[in-house]
Amino acid sequence: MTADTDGSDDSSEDGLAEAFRAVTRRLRRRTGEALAPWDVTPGQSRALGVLLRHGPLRLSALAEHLRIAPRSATEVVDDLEARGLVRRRPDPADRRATLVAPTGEGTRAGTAIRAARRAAAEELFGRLAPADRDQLARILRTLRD
Amino acid sequence: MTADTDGSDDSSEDGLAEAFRAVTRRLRRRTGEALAPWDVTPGQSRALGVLLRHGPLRLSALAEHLRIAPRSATEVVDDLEARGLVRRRPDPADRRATLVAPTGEGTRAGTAIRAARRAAAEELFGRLAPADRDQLARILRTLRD
DNA sequence: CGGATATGCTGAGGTTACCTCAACATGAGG
DNA sequence: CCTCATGTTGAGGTAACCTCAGCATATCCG
Repeated sequence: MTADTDGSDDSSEDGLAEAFRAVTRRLRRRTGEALAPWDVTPGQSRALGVLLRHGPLRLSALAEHLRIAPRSATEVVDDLEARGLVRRRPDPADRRATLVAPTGEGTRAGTAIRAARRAAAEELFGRLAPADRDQLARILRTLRD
Repeated sequence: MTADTDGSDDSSEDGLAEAFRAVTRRLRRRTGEALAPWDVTPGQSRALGVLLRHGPLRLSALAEHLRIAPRSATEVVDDLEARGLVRRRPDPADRRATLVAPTGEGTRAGTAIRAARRAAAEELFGRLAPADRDQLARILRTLRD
């Protein structure tokens, strides 16, 4: 369970970058809490998200989306499969390959997780005036290129 | 060395939160590159930063600032000491305790790292119009509370 | 004063989320 | 068919954390 001791805070002097990091931390924390009920690691939820978006994928393709090594995707999928959230099946088009697809429960969980994540974000960004939200969105777009 | 294969990108649909994460990723990447010449891990550079700001600290105090377990601070300090960037000395006020202080080279490295970090941030945020920088700073302050 | 209890550091060993490398099965081209 | 490329996984490694126990020292209190 959450083992945060809520200690003293540091930094807070540099300006934009630090403020940025601080808000990110806050966002991650809220998101983590929101995800807690499903007891999936961030990595697992990312994988599930990719699968929901793209449908069945080969392990290697999934790895590429997640930007991790294929070998590591094997592990993530092992875990998800153990939790009954995805299923492996042979790729009919290539007998070396394995397709990974969310199960019914996986789809349900993934959708719920997406909603929770969205709600967490909303909880944070909701405190902004609409005009500020627009400003922020525009500025972030610029920074992202 | 950096083993980034620069693959395909995902997400990019949710809005503020995703944009935020994307920019954070960019910032972290740039910062990482900027720190590369010193070959210190992010954790080490954070520790060094704390020590520069606060002067000599007990291991436990350092751990608290870094929000890690005291035992883990021992390791970070071990590494920094091996690199000659900090030195341990007994705390005259309490013979159980150890004070950790940056060496001359540690101070030099820490300062340079801080500058590099700042430059990396500047490189990213510099593309914003001054007015937008102000807006962003204000909005981030709101979000951070 | 002297024993009980608290505090500061670290050795030993565990966990998580990654990694590489090599093995094995299958696919594809000359 | 033989060679070479590709997809997955076993074996084993690493980095950055963790907890728990042990030891030295400090502090409290009867």
